[in-house]
Amino acid sequence: MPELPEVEAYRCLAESALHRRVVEVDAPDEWFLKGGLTPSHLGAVLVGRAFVAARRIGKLLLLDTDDGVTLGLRFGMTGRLLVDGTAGVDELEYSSVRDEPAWDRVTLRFGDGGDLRIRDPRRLGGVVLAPEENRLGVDARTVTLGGLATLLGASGAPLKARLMDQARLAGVGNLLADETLFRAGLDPARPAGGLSPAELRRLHRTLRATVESLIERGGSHLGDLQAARRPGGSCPRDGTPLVRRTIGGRTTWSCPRHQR
DNA sequence: ATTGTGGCCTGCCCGC
DNA sequence: TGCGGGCAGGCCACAA
Repeated sequence: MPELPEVEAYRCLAESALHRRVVEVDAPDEWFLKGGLTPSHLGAVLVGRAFVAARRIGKLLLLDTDDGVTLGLRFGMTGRLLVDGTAGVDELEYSSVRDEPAWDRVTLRFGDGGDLRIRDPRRLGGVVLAPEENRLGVDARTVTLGGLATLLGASGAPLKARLMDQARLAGVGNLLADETLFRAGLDPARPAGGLSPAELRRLHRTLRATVESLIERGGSHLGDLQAARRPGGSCPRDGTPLVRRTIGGRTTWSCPRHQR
């Protein structure tokens, strides 16, 4: 699903939509527009304008117009971004690669004949005007050791739940969390504030490396743990049968031997 | 404030 | 072969 690595790929793709005049807005699914936004308002804001920057905070894609307005794009679990018919990522775990126009929730057409589309079969994403960027925590790609220590704090919440708390650390979803903790050798259920200084450094180093690695591979579902995240799966590192639990409200797979 | 839970959305997969 | 139930998880509302 779109976590930080996918949305970063979408952001790169969105750069090819910069400096092109929007001539038409098609938003047939009003549910997909959030915060009271209507199709006519979206059209009034965007038609005649061009985007000048494509930014990303966590899983939120931000498109700034030459008018000073910012469009926020969320992709939920199954949303894809297409520019001129090219997708930002090849495939998406739990979604579909079918070419189904009915799944295009928002389409922006440019004066040169191309377009930018959000295709989301399950409608879990959304588009918002002027998103509250300060509601998101520090981006997981650039978080510092000190920043990580602060956001984990002295919390007794499960480590994994804290890492997925978008208001504290932006960009980490279920698959990225499982992969990072697998690589760091840390039990997802550990109290977030209970890490030793050495474990904290290891988590920070591993998080940063895992984010870069999955951006490079092209998706959060391309981690070392992914193939084993299923019933009967064994740890790729030591062969121990993986344990499946619900932590932070999400299905969690971990190795009971080397994740402590 | 913090933490946990349930519901929303719907394509897909499995078993009958 | 068709059908129904369960599953996936990002996000938000809500409760304790």
